[in-house]
Amino acid sequence: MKGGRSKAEDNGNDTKLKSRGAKAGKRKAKAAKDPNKPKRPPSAFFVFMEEFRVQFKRENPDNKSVAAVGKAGGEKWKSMSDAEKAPYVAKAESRKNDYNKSMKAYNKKLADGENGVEENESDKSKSEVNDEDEDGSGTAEEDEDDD
DNA sequence: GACATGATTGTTGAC
DNA sequence: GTCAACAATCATGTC
Repeated sequence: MKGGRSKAEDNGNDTKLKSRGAKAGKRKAKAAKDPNKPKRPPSAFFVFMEEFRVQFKRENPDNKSVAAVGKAGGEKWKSMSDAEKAPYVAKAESRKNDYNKSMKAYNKKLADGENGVEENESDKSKSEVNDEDEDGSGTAEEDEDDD
């Protein structure tokens, strides 16, 4: 469980703050650098958080702090059993498969771009990615399996 | 008006 | 193998 690192750094918030600060700071820079790069897939915890946030908001409509939601979500996540986490893990894996496909298309696009067909392929690749995205939604696993 | 920050865990990518 | 960065969220504060 590498996530424990976060806990270790909980004491040294500096590192985490730096990370987040860097993330926030790089957010734009990085986005400008690789706007087409697929975003990282949510982990099981984040998939869980998507639902937890909604529930948390309903139970705590006055709470406007995302930090509080994160804290509560983290505590609940730790209190959950593997069986309870299972559906979220499954969803996360599904997202991961999709991410892998997107990364393949992204890497391919990069290779094409280096070959000297950046602009043209850029648009084309987009279509490809889109096509894969739409088509791949249902056949993602099959495609992976097929491969 | 636009961007950074606050907390959480997991996963990925890089070294 | 280890560590840093990043993924979502959104009201609020700062510039």
